[in-house]
Amino acid sequence: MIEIYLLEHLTAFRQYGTLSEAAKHLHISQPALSRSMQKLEEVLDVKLFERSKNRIGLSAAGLLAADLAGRILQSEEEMITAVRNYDRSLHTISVGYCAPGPMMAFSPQITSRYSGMMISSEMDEEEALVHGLISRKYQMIILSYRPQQENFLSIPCGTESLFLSVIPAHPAAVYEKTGVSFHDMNGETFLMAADVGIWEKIKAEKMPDSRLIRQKDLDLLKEVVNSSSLAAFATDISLRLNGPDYRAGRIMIPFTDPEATVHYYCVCLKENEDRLNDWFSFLRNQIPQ
Amino acid sequence: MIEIYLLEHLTAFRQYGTLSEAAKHLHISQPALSRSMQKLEEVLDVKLFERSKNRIGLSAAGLLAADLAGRILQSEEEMITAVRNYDRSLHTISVGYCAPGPMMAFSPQITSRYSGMMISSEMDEEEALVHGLISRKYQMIILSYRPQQENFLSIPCGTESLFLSVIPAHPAAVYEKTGVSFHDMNGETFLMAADVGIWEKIKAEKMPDSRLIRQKDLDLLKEVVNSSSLAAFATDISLRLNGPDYRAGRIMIPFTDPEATVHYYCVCLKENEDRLNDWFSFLRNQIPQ
DNA sequence: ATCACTTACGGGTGACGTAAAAATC
DNA sequence: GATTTTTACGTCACCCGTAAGTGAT
Repeated sequence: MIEIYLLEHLTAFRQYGTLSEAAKHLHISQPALSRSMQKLEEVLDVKLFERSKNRIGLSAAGLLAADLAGRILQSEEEMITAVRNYDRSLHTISVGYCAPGPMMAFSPQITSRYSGMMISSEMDEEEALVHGLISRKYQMIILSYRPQQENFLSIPCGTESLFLSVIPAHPAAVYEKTGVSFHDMNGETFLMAADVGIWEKIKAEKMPDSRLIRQKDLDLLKEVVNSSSLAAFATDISLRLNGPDYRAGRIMIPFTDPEATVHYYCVCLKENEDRLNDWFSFLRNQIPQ
Repeated sequence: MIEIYLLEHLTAFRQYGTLSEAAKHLHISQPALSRSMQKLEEVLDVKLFERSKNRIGLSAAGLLAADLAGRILQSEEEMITAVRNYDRSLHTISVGYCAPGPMMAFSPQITSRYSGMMISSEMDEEEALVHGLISRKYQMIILSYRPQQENFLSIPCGTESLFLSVIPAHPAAVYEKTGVSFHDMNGETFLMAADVGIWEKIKAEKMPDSRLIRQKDLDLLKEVVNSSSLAAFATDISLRLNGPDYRAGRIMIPFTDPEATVHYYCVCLKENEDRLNDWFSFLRNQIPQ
């Protein structure tokens, strides 16, 4: 059998054209590479190179060999990542979220429910979440719609509603306490978090003229909001999670548009149904359909 | 990267179940194999084995790894044979024949025409010849019919006609000098060569009741024929190649059935047309269409 | 006691780097 | 003279086998 390092040397030589150049990139000496090529020819018992005194190049057979070697190397890389990913998937549950609200709400609960496991949480675009679920990057994803794929299992897992958060002196707090529309507030300047997932699109569509002042650090955002007269956002989830003093001194006014309430769905592959059954039945009890 | 020998050790362990047994078949010591498995785990950084003090078995991840390793090893084997075969095909021309006549006639001519090359000649069933041409086992084949494949190039390369060879006292020599039919001779006992390729079928179909006495060694056959009163076969090709004294003292009577004359076609893949052009144009001149 | 695996230790193969030579540009 | 390849030589890594130890049947 031919050892892998010889195949690596061969493909590097094909890639870089000369032994010297290839040796540099392989971090070995040039004579070492020369010997590798000789050994390869010896083991295969095939002339892989056209040699002149000062020059070496691949023969037709060598070109074929380098080609096939490349494929084998790729198979090996794939094997390594496949085994690592598989092993990881046995010990960790990767959850992809489309918005920060459910991530903050669910991730501690999932963590405590699967105490032996590593739980990793991540936010991404919904399209990427679906692909990630299929490619087993995620074992579970939270979407703002119910996907239709045959091999997906999905159940509703709650809603999140958006509120306007303003100081009592703000016109909206004075005149429209029962509700505002996105149209009303379009053009207003908002303080808001940097990473809001699915809400991003809603802002862009419904309040295209608003200026948004971003703050990544949520604790810092809270301070800035409390010491400012600018408008901000809140949701029922963020209010519930952060306790009553979260936006003390501010008035919360619900947005009245239907888009201001998002319905979330928890989705996994049917093949993982057993592993995640604990969590799904918890959701089923928590949020009756 | 993971060296091949580690993958071989892993697959051997899966195959034989215990380290001791696998080590035997690998012709290495059992501790060496134990270390290989440890190294594999270390490099992959994945628990591949379930270990008790006295027992070792593959984990789920290990099973996956062994599976993928097996595929990689197979790819490598395929690479080695592919490169060797390709190299061989650059230096040798393998010709497959459906009958001994054209083989004896052509193979010396091909050999002298491609002096630098190794020429290998072989007889086989026509179906096998076609498959062998496609799989590049043969670069050229001689068939008794013109194949219709798109990527084949074929030209007529002569005919071969069967003769009855009998002593002058034989009834056929006395009464039917101008020609005999297979039907006439069905039931006759013949001396003949062991390996006659395409002629085999014709005998089986047209003279099913004849007894055939086989002789592999052709020189010996010639002697036996010349000292016997039994009927034998000859063809125009064998007569031409062996010279006038070949069947001295015997009468040659042509078979009159149409099946007694075979039309041969020389066939190659179109992709090899250039390499074989010399030979094909020789045939075109020799045997005008 | 035997079997199966791991750890410990010493040895030899071979892959590597450095140095030098030959050839080409 | 600079670049590229090959050969020569010494070194070191590492893979192996033997031997010894541990635990299970």
